[in-house]
Amino acid sequence: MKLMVLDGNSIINRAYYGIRPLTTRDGLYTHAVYGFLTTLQRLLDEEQPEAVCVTFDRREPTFRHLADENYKATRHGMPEELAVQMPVLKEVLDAMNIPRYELSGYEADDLLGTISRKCQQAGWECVVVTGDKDSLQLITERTKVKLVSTRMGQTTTRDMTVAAFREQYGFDPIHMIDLKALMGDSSDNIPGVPGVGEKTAMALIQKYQSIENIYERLPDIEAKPNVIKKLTEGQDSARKSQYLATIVTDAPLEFVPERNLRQAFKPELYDIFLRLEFKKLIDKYDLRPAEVTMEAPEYHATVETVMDEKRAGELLTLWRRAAQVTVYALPDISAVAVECDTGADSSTMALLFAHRYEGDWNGLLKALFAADIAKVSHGVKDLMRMLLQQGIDPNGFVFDTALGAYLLDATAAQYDIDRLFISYFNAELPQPLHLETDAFSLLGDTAAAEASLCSWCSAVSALHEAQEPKLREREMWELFTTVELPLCRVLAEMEFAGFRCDGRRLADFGEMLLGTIRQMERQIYDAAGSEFNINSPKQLGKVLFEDLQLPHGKKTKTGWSTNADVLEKLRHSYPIVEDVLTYRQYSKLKSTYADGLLKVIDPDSRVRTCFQMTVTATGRLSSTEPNLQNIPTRTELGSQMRKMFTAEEGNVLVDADYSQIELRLLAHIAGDEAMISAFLSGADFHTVTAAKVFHVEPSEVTSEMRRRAKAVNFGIVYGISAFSLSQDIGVTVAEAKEYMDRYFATYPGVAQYMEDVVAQAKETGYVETLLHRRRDLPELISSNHNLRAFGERVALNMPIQGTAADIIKLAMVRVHQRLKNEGLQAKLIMQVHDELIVECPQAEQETVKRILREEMEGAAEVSVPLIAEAHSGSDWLSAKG
DNA sequence: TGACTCACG
DNA sequence: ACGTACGTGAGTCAG
Repeated sequence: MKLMVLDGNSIINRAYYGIRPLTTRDGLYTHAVYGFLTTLQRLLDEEQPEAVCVTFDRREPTFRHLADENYKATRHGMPEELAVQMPVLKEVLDAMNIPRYELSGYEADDLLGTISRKCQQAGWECVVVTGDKDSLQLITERTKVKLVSTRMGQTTTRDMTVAAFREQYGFDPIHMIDLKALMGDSSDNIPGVPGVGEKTAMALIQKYQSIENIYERLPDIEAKPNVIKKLTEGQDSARKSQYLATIVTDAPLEFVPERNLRQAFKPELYDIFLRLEFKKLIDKYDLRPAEVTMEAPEYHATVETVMDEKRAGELLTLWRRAAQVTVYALPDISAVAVECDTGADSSTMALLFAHRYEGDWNGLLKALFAADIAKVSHGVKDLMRMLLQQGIDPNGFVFDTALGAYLLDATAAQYDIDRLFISYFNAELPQPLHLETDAFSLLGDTAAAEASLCSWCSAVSALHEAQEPKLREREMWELFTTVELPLCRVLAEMEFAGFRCDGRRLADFGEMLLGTIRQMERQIYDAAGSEFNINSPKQLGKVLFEDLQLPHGKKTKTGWSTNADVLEKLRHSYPIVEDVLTYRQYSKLKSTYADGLLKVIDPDSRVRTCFQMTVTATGRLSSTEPNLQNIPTRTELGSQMRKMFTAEEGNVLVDADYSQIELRLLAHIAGDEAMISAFLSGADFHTVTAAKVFHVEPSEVTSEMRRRAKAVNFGIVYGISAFSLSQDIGVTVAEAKEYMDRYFATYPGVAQYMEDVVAQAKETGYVETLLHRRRDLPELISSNHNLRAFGERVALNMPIQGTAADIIKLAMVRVHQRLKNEGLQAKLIMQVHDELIVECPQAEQETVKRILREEMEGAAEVSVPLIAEAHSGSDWLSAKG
């Protein structure tokens, strides 16, 4: 067992001076606390101790100082800005359930010493963390000192073990006391031997180890005569200094190592971090407001393992009659727990194991996942996909606790059952032993694994009970039941279907790219006069901006910025930059797309992405392994990649996308009359905007005017600033500002909306979409200007992007249903935010086009028409139309 | 692991 | 005075 004890004063001091000041909106300094916590976290990660605690100094003089008539308080008092953070840190530690120790009359050192010895006596290992070298005397075989130092914002630690100490100092750690007794220490008011400094003292201790040894042989020791003279005269002072330099290891401190074992955080921690505006830490620790906390429902379940079809049949009947059951399945569905409420605070827990069931396992699953059993589960889409793979038609899901948690808080880092359980109920679930690969083998602890399986199933049911009322309260129930939940089936089928991808052509394309990459490499090395790694921004920056002295742009943290914005400005003047850009483009295509996709093509020539339903803060989907939502299209070369994505022989792809859905929704949400009529007129919206902003007739709008108007339109949706707009379209900031002013004059409703939505978000702490999808915005109360400005832009953007996400999700559910109702073979296979792709037999293509248009356009009734356009083709590029 | 870069809507 | 557009995921480098 290992305990880590931190010298609270020392660490917070270092954090205070090592980190740039930071305050909350109310002007409370917080950086020392923040720095302390990041250091603490790093140390915990590094050492992984079972127990942890912190010591603090009382500021009064200690008893040894009082005994010392020469004592003067030379230690300057701490600055006010640090002093105010001490009680805050203590409050934080209490909320983190980390014990802290202070004792009047004793310094932090003494407490460290006492704690480390008590650990040792209890047979524990001890790690002492401090920035103070005095503590090095505490080092033993079982006690290590981690010396912390902070330089230029970087905190580094050095592990001092007995061996490390000996190597550095040339004697044993305990003789630090003797060293200090000779050389003294003004900051600790230890006089030492007058006239003996660090060098002399070091040499003496290295040779003779201790004061005792030195004075025993005093006349004969090897030293200069005047050193011997000083030692003789200073003997009393040396003895007294030795006493002063010795850290107390038997302070009257009640200390039991076991009482410092690490524990879950208290729910108050969220409120404290919120007050301190430690949003990052809230995310990192996945903290939730204390108010959500409630008692985890007690559960009294009778547990049984279902072995045969007779018993399974009885249970299936019971489950069909129940309002709903909770299903918790292993990812491969080799084991399933089913909890069923039997009223009066009790339930039955049935465990189904593929390898132990004597009947027809697949038949059992088919019955369980039929529509006549209402099921609550966690991660329904993934479960459905797995069932589809096993030839089972998954139906009857009525709740998903992963989706519930996501709708209630879209910005959490993760939605694991165990973390949710902690944040909802402030209680820990047992280790997920049932997820260990060999938990159910003969070697595993079967009973414990089964117990954790039951607990996790029961936790899902508890989460459901907590979430459903909240969703209803927040008017999210409709979003949940008509969009998110039905979408699980749609996505599961899309993932299962996959997208055909031509590996042969992909490989050829990769070969072609490689040829150009090699050629660019040669040209770049020639021009640079040396070979280097072009993929390394650091090396590239050095070559371009130092060796070749090209005019440089911005700097990043680590060196010169070499991104496309910077290089683009230089491309026409410097052939090497042109080549670097070409190199970048080709190697991106090769590594991410050509090579990347080749690795994930299934044997049936299809790639199967995973759509993530609980990732984005706005409600969009995301796509991973592989990401099929960022296949190139913007450049001629890149768009070749889309030719590799094809329909099966005899089939076609139908691709439909919404036309400017976000701008249309902005018109609707802002209720801007001019913008609404622009969309109602059916004319090209960017052109209309350009005409209005530049005060010309639509027919006189040049392509440059349209381009700029388009940039402003997009910028508005993102919460534009004049600076960024000017960067984007290459005009001066003043001009950009002029455009924006005219834009707001043209569409005053938009300007009003921007004000209103931010004001309301500041009041309520969140923004929401038309279907009441919500995003919390703690950033809006930040004292940090940038963070607050960010929050404001998000407040503008999320309702628009999020409503678009709501609508296309609804459209997907409708399209899926319609294709099924009409008995078509057509399958939805992709979604790219405002675009849907269906694969179908050639004969169905016109029908499918119509269905896509109708269901997409009809997914929502808003004050402007929603327009979707559909095209078909044999591959993705040609189907884009 | 974080920073950088770049692909998409 | 300050930094500078919303939302994503993947590959690469370097400490």
